[in-house]
Amino acid sequence: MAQEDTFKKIVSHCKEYGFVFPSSDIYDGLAAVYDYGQNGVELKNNIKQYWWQSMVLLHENIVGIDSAIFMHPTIWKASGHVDAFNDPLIDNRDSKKRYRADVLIEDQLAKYDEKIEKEVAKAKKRFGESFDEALFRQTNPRVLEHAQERDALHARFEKALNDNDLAEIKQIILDEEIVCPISGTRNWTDVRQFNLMFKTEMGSTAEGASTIYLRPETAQGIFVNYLNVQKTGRMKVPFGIAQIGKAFRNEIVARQFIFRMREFEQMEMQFFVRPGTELDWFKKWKETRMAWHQALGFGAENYRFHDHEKLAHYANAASDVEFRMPFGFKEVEGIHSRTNFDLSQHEKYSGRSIKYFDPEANESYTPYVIETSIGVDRMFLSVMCHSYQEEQLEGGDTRVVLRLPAALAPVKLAVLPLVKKDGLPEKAREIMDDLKFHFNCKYEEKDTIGKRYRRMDAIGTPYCITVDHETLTDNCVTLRDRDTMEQQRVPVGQLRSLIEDKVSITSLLKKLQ
RNA sequence: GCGGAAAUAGCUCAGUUGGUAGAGCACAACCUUGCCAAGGUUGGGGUCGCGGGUCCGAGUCCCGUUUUCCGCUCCA
Repeated sequence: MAQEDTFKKIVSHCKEYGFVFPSSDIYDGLAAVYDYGQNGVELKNNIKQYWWQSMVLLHENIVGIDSAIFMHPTIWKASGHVDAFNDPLIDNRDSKKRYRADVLIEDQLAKYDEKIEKEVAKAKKRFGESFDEALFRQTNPRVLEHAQERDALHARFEKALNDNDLAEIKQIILDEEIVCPISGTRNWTDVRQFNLMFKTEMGSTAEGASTIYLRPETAQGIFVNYLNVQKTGRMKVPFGIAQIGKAFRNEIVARQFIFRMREFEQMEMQFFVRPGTELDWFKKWKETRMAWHQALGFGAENYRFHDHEKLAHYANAASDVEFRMPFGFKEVEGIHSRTNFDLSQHEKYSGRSIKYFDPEANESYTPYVIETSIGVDRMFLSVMCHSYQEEQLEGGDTRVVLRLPAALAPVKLAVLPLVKKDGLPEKAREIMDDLKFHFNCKYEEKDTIGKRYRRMDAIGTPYCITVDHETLTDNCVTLRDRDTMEQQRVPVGQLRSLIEDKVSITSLLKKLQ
């Protein structure tokens, strides 16, 4: 596929031009871990800055925190991660498909219910209007038999789950004669458990050490600090807490370059609202977040919402912002209405009251939470995918150009002496020494001017200035635009104001107003 | 994790039935040119992913392993 080829090219471009390297490259790499290179780190920092400023600078009622990666282990019991991230998995040897063993059994339970409904429907059809459905359900022998089978299975299943008895779960699957929907066979492997949270030990001696987890999401760091921030910042509901940080998931399969990594970075904002108002805020945040994405100018047609039908246990509404990647529309950000699940869980497990007294409503409550959670690395990937372009030029030439939004570009301006003699390098250095305080500049004197332009195109540098012999007398330089390749003559003194406007994060933020 | 494919210089690749490692681009230095990638000269760089085996001899054949890509699964 042409699009897969494009994706491969983007991946090699990322490596070749210092954006993303495989981790531990000289040791053959480490699966699904990547490092950001000299240009990647700049782009990534700019993305984070754009997000942070859009949250914290533009909203008076949103503040930031930076919580530790290590947290009290009970937090992950309260959040549900200890349970939910321990999926029992089973493979069918014939179809080579993997299933969640608990889901297979739940489907089997549903089949008993289907059988009952079938009996009811049949009876309804036969007896017509005089049919007493409730009575039928309570007395019909076939219905009762199915119900009994279902309840017995349910009880056995619950017990196996509680005992964490993987052999018993497999035995249930065998006893129930559950077949693989693909192969239709019962050739199952053993049930195995995968813990998606990374574990480590805290405490330097083996005896005194306790197991702690590397956080699988940054959100909990916000929830457990909610009261600290609310009190010390004198925050009034509705208010939000933003955080950018690393999270870790021991994914069974992590692939698609930096789209799914075992170590990744999140930008999360938890917005605390009065119960009952959460769905209005959910809607508002969906709009706000979509506007943030679209301000990058990648075209509205490349974004869509994907509203969840199946909701997680903690949510009462959820929607993803999806972006058109070369491998299809993919989730970049999630917006979730998390109810008061997290806060009340922490109330329960910590034994502390974290209720908020609302002076306006004159009542106290556990706030509801709207979460916006965006993967920095996915955002990075979507920016790279959209910006990478191979362009046909007049005369049959092609050029590779990264049309990054100028505010995100790693290097804003290249300062190039036309030749490296006759005092041009010295003049170029002089200009650079002034501008380098205002934005990231790069000085290059090697190779022909055309070649240097192309190198700058490849890393997405929006502007190049060229110092030529005339510069020495008229103090003007050639300013070359990355996208149009057009050049204009500009006095050195005007460079800063001309460029700074276009390359600052502020220029993006202003579009959000 | 399971199945399939692949791994040779920074990149893209060649390397014959097993006989001691090659090209182009890139890189460095110098000369030349001077506003959109291709001039000249010289030079650096590979124990052929890693480990074992067969063989007089392995980049090449066999086994194992690691990593990557493609499916299954999950999610930010």
